[in-house]
Amino acid sequence: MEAKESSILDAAEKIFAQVGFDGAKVSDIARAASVAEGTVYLYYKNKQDLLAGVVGRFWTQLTLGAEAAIEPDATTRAQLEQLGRYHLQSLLNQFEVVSLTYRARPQQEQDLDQVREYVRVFDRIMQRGVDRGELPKDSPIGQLRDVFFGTLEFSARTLKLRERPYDHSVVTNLLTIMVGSSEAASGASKGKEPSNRDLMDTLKSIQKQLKSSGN
Amino acid sequence: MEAKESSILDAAEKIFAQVGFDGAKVSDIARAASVAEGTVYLYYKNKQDLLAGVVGRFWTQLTLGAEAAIEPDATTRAQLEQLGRYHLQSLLNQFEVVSLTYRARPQQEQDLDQVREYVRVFDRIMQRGVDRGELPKDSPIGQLRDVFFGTLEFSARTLKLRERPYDHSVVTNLLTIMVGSSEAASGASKGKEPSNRDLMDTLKSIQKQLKSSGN
DNA sequence: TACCAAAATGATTTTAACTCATTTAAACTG
DNA sequence: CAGTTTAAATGAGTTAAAATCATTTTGGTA
Repeated sequence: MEAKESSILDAAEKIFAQVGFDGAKVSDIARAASVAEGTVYLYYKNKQDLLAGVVGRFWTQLTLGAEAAIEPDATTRAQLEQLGRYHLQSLLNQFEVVSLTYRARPQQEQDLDQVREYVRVFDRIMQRGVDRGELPKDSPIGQLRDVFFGTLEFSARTLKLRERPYDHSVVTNLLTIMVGSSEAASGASKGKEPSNRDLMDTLKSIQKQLKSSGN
Repeated sequence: MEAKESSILDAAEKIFAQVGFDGAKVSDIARAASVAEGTVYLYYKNKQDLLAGVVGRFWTQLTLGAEAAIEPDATTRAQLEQLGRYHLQSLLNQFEVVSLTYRARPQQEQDLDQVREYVRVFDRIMQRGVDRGELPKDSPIGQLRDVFFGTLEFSARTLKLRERPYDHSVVTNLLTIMVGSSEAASGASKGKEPSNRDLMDTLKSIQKQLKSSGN
């Protein structure tokens, strides 16, 4: 990508984030990018396409960040926690850009592909979990994906609305109901002697896996 | 509400659903409502406000429908299933209008209140569940609300994208992880501390399962 | 230096939201 | 019911911003 093109993208992202898509004038974006208005249209066929560029870059970077945030050798549960934490934090930190994604036409070739690639990070974690026996063999990955991303997106909106900062309990509670675990419910995980309840939860989790994969 | 006003709303909803908010011309909406263009601006101060009117009516009707869909004497679990089913079906049946809701400025006085009222239907069901002892006393209702609506919204999008019809398993799976069917992970963590005898019983059961599956 | 092609420019065109002077309808009054 | 007043409706005209495109500038090549 040419320097001028990414300078236009930078300016567009900044202005869109400041005043929203409708409030942004292409002439302002051009000025912020130190470029004539017509030049914007050499790189993006219209304002909507410019938005698609901003949003596309967001998804690409999100995917890269997610892959970096996940330890390859961690357990499935830990990886999901890493992804969940990263995802929620990204939604909160870049809330204005995230809001723009709603405006970029979905069911578009380019944009949809980039979302799919991001979502594949989740799918890979889950598939590995199933292959390793850490998750039931019949786990409905597609549906759990909607639970995962749907919950985190709504939680982010709720936190923003209430002007609350990142809250890790959102992620741990989500994982508790998704894959089940005692650790989140009891709060602390490191150092403390596990209770019988912790033991029982782990046993039941093992039992559940056996039921679904062993028969 | 005057007849003319709701005729304008009807026309706006129809045109917005057909060609989207940006694609819709106020002149077309006026024509569809058999009214002069200026008349639209007597009832709605601008195009955005007209959208807010359409979206506001959607939420109001959704709330009414939800309240009608829930049997007052059913169990918490059954009520959640009724609401979930109704919600998912509504999202799918009125997908174009739902898409418009993303465009109506959130953090707006009127619109946000109507969403809150809808969401209260869920909260009432949950609170009653807690009061009756059908749900743990410390249930994080606020977070579960995000799980519920977030998951259903993403599931609806996924179904639309894949051109699949309403699928009840989405709702039942969601409820299984949210409130547990019988002894799902979240359910196991509640109640009193298990004894060593409970642990031993579970271990023996697992041992038996292992033997029978020949691992 | 002269030439050419690609890149960039910004004045001009186009489009659609929004306004407002005028017209039409409704309500009231004696 | 004619006359008067007030409210509702109209649509031609105004305005603002997206998009275009004839012209200019830039950068590379011989």
